[in-house]
Amino acid sequence: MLILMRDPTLSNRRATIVTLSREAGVAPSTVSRALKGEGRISAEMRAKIGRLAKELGYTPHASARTMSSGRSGLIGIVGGPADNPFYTELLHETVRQVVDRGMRMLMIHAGTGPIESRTADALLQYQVDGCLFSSVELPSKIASVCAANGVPVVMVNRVARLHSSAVTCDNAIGSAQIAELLVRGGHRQIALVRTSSSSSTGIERDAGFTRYLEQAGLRPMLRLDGHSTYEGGFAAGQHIAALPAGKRPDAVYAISDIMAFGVLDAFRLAGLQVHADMAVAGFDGVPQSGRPIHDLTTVEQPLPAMVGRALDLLQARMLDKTLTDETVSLRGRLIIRGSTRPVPDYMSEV
Amino acid sequence: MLILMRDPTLSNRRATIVTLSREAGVAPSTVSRALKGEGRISAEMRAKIGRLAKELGYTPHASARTMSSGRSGLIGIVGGPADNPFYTELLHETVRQVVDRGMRMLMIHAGTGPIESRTADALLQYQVDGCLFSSVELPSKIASVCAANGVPVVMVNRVARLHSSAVTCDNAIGSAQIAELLVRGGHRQIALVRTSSSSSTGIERDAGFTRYLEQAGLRPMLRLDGHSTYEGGFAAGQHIAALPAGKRPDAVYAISDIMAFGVLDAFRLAGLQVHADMAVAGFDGVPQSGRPIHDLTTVEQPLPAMVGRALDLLQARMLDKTLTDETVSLRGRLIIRGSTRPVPDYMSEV
DNA sequence: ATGCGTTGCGCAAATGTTTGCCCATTCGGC
DNA sequence: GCCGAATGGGCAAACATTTGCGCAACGCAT
Repeated sequence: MLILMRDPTLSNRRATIVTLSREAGVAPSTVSRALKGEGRISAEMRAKIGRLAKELGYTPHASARTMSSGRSGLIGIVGGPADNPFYTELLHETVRQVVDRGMRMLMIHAGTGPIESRTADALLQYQVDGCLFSSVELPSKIASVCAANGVPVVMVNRVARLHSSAVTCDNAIGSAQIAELLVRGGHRQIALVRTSSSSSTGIERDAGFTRYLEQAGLRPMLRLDGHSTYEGGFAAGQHIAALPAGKRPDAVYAISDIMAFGVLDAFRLAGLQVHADMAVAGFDGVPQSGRPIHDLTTVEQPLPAMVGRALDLLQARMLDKTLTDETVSLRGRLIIRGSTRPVPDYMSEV
Repeated sequence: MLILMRDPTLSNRRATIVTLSREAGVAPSTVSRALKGEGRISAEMRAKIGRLAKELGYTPHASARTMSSGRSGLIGIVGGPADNPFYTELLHETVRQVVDRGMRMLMIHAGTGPIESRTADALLQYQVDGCLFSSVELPSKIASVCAANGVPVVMVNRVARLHSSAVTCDNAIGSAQIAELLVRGGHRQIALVRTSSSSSTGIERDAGFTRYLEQAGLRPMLRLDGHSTYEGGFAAGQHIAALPAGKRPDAVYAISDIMAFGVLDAFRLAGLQVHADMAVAGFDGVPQSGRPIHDLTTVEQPLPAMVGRALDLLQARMLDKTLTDETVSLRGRLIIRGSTRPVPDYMSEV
């Protein structure tokens, strides 16, 4: 009777380090060290093992690595609301850079709404090496879980009080630049569309803008809450447009582009000419701000640099858990477009 | 000399199944079976172990589970371009539902651009249980990797030729509904803003629309390529607006909302009144289409249901690898708004 | 020839969970 | 009082990798 047996060397199971070690005639530990380029391995052996790995289509097994090393190569990320293009851009930039650095993203949560505890558990279950938060307030549950397990946390576009580093745009300076632009453009009746949420970003932009105005002997004639949404900005715009011409501002600063879009659209529907009757400025510099229909003056956040620095902070803290929290703020770039009146000569030279 | 020793029962290391087993006086295997609710375990023991797990803050170790069971609880996802809100909505809905089902998302790639092989490796390295693709053409590298390793693949909003199931909206019917609406609205000079990419979605919408027109004895007077982007739609809109009034269409169907927005904005900048001079319709039903500034007639894709069915297909194939590929198409919902002329009475009754 | 440092590699433990198989006890039916 | 089945749980292997330690061999200087 003929018994069919599989040649174990031709097994269709995926190649492991043990497979390679047998094939190369060395110990598994040698293969491990050879593949990761460290340890004292002769050049020939290293080359031989590398060749073998390619031939046999070896792929490291992330879970096994996680088990024995304690590092998963995973970073957890929590993204912002779907309707704000800034967070979409941020997410995409993050995907790119995380992958470029040889890590992977475990998507924990996205959008508004509370992060449930079962979602937070993912951080522990998958041994996430680090965590990137944008937008949401850092929930205390997550913060304590991360702190208790030595998982470094970096926030992007917001600073938190506890257990986390942060990378932001320099919101105060950016907002002051907008204020300067408006004031030098001759505007005196200025409305501010802000947000009442307690986010550091909103507060800084509000304060930076208001402070510049005060130093110029001015103050916002109107402060509206746009709730950080398009709809909020739209409502604010409707409110402003409905004011009698004498009491109407001649410039509006919305502290985020998404609200500025709402303001612009409300003005347009109300028949207000943005170029002529009214200046509008935003903050974030999302790609949509450059569309001809908006042509919005704004401060562009340096997204690639911000994500890069955030990952730098994260990786440094993965290697050295004792590093203290650090906050980095990067200067944004003022982009002057048609939504603010033509720039006086003395400013375009700067 | 006093030697400080840690009480091993008070160890600050995280609780494992072994910790629990010692505490409960049973074998680790019993704990494992008790916690997952299967196996023959007495009710008291199950309760006791459950209580203990809560007390000690036990969290399962995903990597260990992956190692021994071969299942990771991870699904890989590849998202679409950042500038199209449809894909952002899709991503967010997917995050919600995946988490609700007790799984996690490994973000493989997002946006346009090719998926490099090192990115595809994540599928193997992390033992992804299944894969969800949207937008991108399924790269053959990924397809073969998934096929070779028995990783089921489901595409959303696109069907692929090989190795994958799919969930889509019924693009042909939806487009025919748009066509019907336009024709019944009295439009005869109709332009189609389509996309020349070979995506099944684009082809179906194009074909469904054109076929209906043909059956009505009509044909699109103009076919433009909008490249599935806002900018492409905008350019198409400019082109149309620039036509002499006699040769200009009186209705435009853009096969995705993002292009329709471009068309609308181009018209607006050109001074064309959408209500009066021109009807415009889109497809996708992204939230932005309901904004007053656009007020766009469109076909809403049933996103929650689509994601739900996609995950159903995926999970079924995780359990039974022999299931054959399956394509599900769900009916969209026609949303009639102001961008098309007021509906005749006989249609509003339907 | 001795001592010492370095190079190159092997040994084996450890990581936490799952799962097939086995064993003891109990129970019900006859 | 016996048999078969059901119940409750234990044993141990297996999963793939990392890493501290050990050890032999070799080179080089004394």
